[in-house]
Amino acid sequence: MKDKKLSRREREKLRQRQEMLAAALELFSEKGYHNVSMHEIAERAEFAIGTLYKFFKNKEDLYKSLIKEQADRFHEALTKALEEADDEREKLRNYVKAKGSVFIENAPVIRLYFAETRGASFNIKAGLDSEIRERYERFLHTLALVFESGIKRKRFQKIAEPYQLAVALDSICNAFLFLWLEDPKSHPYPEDPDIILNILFKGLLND
Amino acid sequence: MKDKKLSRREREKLRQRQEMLAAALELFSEKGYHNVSMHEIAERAEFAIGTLYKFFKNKEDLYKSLIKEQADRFHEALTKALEEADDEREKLRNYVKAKGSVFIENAPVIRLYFAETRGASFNIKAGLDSEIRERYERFLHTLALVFESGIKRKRFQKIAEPYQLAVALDSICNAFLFLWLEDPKSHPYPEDPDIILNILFKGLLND
Amino acid sequence: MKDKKLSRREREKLRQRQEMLAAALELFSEKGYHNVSMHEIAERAEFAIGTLYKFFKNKEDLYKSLIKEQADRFHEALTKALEEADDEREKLRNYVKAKGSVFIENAPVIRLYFAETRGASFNIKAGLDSEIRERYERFLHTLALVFESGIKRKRFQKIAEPYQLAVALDSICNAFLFLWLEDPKSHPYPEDPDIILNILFKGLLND
Amino acid sequence: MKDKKLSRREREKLRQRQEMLAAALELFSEKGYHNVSMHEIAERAEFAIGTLYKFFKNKEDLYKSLIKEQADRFHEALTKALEEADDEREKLRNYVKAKGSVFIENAPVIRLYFAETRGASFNIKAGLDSEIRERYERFLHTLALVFESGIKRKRFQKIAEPYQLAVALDSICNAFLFLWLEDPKSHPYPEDPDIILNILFKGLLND
DNA sequence: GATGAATGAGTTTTCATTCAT
DNA sequence: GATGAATGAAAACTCATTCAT
Repeated sequence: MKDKKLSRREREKLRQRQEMLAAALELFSEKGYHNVSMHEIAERAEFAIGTLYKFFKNKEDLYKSLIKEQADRFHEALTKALEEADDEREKLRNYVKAKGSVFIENAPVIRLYFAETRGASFNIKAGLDSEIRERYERFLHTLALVFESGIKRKRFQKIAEPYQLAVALDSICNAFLFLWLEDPKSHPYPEDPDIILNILFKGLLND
Repeated sequence: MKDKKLSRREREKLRQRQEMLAAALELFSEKGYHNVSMHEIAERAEFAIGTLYKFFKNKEDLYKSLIKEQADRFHEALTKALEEADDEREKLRNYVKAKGSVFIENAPVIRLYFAETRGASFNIKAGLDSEIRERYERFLHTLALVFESGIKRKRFQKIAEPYQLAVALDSICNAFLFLWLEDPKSHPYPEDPDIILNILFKGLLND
Repeated sequence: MKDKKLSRREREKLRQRQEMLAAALELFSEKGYHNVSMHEIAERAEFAIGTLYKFFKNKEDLYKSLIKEQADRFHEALTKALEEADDEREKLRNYVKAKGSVFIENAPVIRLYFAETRGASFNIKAGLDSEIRERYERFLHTLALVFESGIKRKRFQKIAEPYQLAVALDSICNAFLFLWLEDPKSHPYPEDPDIILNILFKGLLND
Repeated sequence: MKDKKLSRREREKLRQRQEMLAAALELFSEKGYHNVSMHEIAERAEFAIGTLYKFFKNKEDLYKSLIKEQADRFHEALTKALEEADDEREKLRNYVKAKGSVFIENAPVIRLYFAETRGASFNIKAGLDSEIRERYERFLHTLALVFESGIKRKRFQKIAEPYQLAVALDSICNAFLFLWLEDPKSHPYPEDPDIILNILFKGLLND
């Protein structure tokens, strides 16, 4: 509702901000935080350097804003995926599919995102990540609730703690996405979510 | 064999090199590649800056050497773990245990290692990682062979491609190690490797 | 006369100008020329930056106008003090009193004023001060005339050239004002002008 | 003694430092702190900018060192002048002469020095001056002791507090030096110190 | 006429790397 | 062979000024 009430001026500002963030995203994913200069970002975005500093108080602020915005979008999409089914198994299927499509659509950000959630955020002094990490943590707990509910309702066996299962599933998805990222042709992200889920669902052991 | 033939001079050189790498490792893990200067490394290692450049042609070379050396140690230990049993399940147990102990003993490097294998190596221009990645890839194939053999020998069900299973197992271990890294107390890495392996071994589904 | 003929428009303009100068004065005395930005001045004066530039063609012009205006007020008050008595000694008493009260009432400007008349006007490129200095020089000559007249009328001994005496008296007043500026409590500016004048009037030597 | 024990390396360093300070002094006195860039100083001193930063941790540090060094030299010379006579009047004569010669020999610094002791040190954030001011204050007290002793020994009349007399004498000297600074030809600093001292010594009044 | 968004030259500072001693 | 002083390119950031609305 209120989003519509933006004045032309405000809409213009928002558009500029998006252009700056887009340019920064491109450059950061290409070269990494420390190998991109503010001048480069300004140039790519086709703004003067001073204008960049009108929108973001410094380089770190720009980076933070970028990461936070993307993380928000991802978590929103994934959380929504978990809500769009009643059946726990279906929720997980939705999640695996959503994770794939969201990430594949946003390939350039993935590396940045991983650098901040898991992996080493050496890009930036410190403390930046805490907010992102926390958000990620919260999502893992939401995912764990699906496993917990499935176990309570006797649909799943309790082969591990729900949180551990959430971590396991998420990390497997990430791993597949990395394979895809590095070589999309020989390692496509599975269309059928069950290919991933079966790693958890079907026991490996023949007994 | 030939390793033993090092002259005193050569042994001394090697020792110096190790000291430099150790100092660099400490600093890089504390502050990240871009927040560490060559001067700092030289000072911590108690060598002159010029001497550092006698051993490594530039900062990137130093970093690469460091990461490569550590990655070698890790992969050696993990590969050895896979060889120290005949039974496939036992191999995997060894692997999960070895991964845990090696990483936990080398906590400071883990972040750097992850940044380079999985995750985003933005630290360095580009191309650095290719060698490390390749080495990692090779290891995953070795791990995959264990699954393949287990499947061929009908000990494991083929719930996914062996390579995918390798990726899945490794990523779950990584995920558990991250949890431990962030909060060792509430997320200890399981003593019993079956806790991790069961996620693959026991199917989740009740049917 | 012609001052009264200002149209409402003109009076309004003058008021705005005064507000801008007042804001600038506050900021310059607080932080010094180079540590104050035009934006800051505009903000404090509650005008848009563009409006500021309608009134003053650049930062230096604003500063010059400010200093000139204040210097005018000071010199006017001091010149008037010299005129308000017939007796030379009384003139000097008036001057010492006026200098004290004018400066103390305008404490914030004093430092700026000193920086420009005596002391180092490093604030601004160069040449700014010439006008101010000249005005100050003119005043010193006016003050020297009082000494000259006193000497001619045999009221004063000619212990030095009139101009030198003027310089001496003025510098002693300044010195006392500095003492007061730095620590008003332990160094009050003397109520009784003779305390300062006696330094010239009574010879120090016992003979 | 120990000054002689400087190694060639140390002497070389000291010489470089002096060259840098000399270049900085020239530029600061020509254009003022804020109108001089570190690049300019480096260029004038014929060093690379990085070398400048090896000697001074930042621009402010360079400025402080410069001012402090000069202030030290001045105060040393003036204090020594006060010690080189037993008779109070002779001490003051020495002081007036020393002040003249020291300042005239160091004309370029005078403005900077005044800016920091009396006058408006807006050049630098804050706190810089406190040290210089304190040193100046100490000197004034030393000068006041001469007046005090002269008064106690009945050589001087107590026409004002000793500290006030010190302030007065110093400010008169400063004023004469300013006249000289602005126009050396028409306002030479008096060869004969009594010309200045008589302003205090001989009473102005004919009675 | 007033506004304030946009500009970009210019500033301080860091640090990888070289090379004379 | 080791040293560390010297280098200078390049980075982040500021702010006086302009000009389209």
